[in-house]
Amino acid sequence: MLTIGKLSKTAGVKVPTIRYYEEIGLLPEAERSAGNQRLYGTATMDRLSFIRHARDLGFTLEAIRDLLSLSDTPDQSCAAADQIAKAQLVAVRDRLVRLRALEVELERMIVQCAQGTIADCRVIKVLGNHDLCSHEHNQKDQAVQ
Amino acid sequence: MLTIGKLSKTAGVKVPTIRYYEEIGLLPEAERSAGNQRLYGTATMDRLSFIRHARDLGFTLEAIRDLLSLSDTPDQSCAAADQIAKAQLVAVRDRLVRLRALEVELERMIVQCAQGTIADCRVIKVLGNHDLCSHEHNQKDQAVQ
DNA sequence: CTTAATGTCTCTAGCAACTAGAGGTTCAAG
DNA sequence: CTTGAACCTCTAGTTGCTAGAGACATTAAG
Repeated sequence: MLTIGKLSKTAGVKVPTIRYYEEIGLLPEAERSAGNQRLYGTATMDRLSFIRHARDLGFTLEAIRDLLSLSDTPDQSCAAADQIAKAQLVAVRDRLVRLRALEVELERMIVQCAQGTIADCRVIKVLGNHDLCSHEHNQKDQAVQ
Repeated sequence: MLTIGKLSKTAGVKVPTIRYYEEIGLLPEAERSAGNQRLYGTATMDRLSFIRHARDLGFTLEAIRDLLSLSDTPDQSCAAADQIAKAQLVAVRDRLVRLRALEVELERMIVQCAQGTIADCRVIKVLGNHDLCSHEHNQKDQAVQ
């Protein structure tokens, strides 16, 4: 049986985050020692690794909750899991497109900065005037995280 | 003079967001009409467009606050603005690298999904077992937004 | 001139996904 | 037996907004 600290180290998830996952029901309530400390077995370890890995891949906790409930009922078709992963891929590609556009524009801003005073600083100018930025990032777009 | 609604439409920033920016001091306190409604001139319009554009480029509100205070004192060197933009570029590139890795892994997961049952679903398996994922996304990495 | 619809006001609370801190208890090593 | 690390619960804070309640302002139509 692992204490929360050991589990934290092994899974690469911080201690308060583990407690948080328990609180929101992503992890089951842990067994407790005589002194009320949480104890974990390999099942929770696996579940936590799953969560960790999915978080690395950018899945939201909600999506992870769905994936976990799917994996708890292994007899059904995996179409739903596939669907979640595909939606995630679409989101990732969308962010990629936008980030590449940002990269290009930031490069342009920086390269053209003449190292003069703020008064003719390209960075400030481009931010202040959308027309100066040759790139097509729609003003209606949301910021890319 | 524009009402907050017109400003919102023109700048592409939602009404509550404008009030929020005022609250946190990114925008100055607005003039008021006889009936206590906010009124804006072109100066605030420009400032809001600046903020909007910088948010599009992924700058945090803190970075934007710095950029704005720089642009308020146009006589100094633009090195600081350049610095902020460069840091932003580094962050963007970092996110790009991680997102590309995620894209590759998600593609692999999905392609290999045999449309069978959950029991042999590639998506679930890869998430549950880090060794199955041929890609090098360090378990210590943070999730990419 | 009145009425209705829309716009605006303030205020509080909520979202994701944690993180930080206070103040107290338990455990393992020496 | 003591010390110090690890653990407990609880509350509050983070970022960048968004949603809703209940009240007042403004505008367009009849």
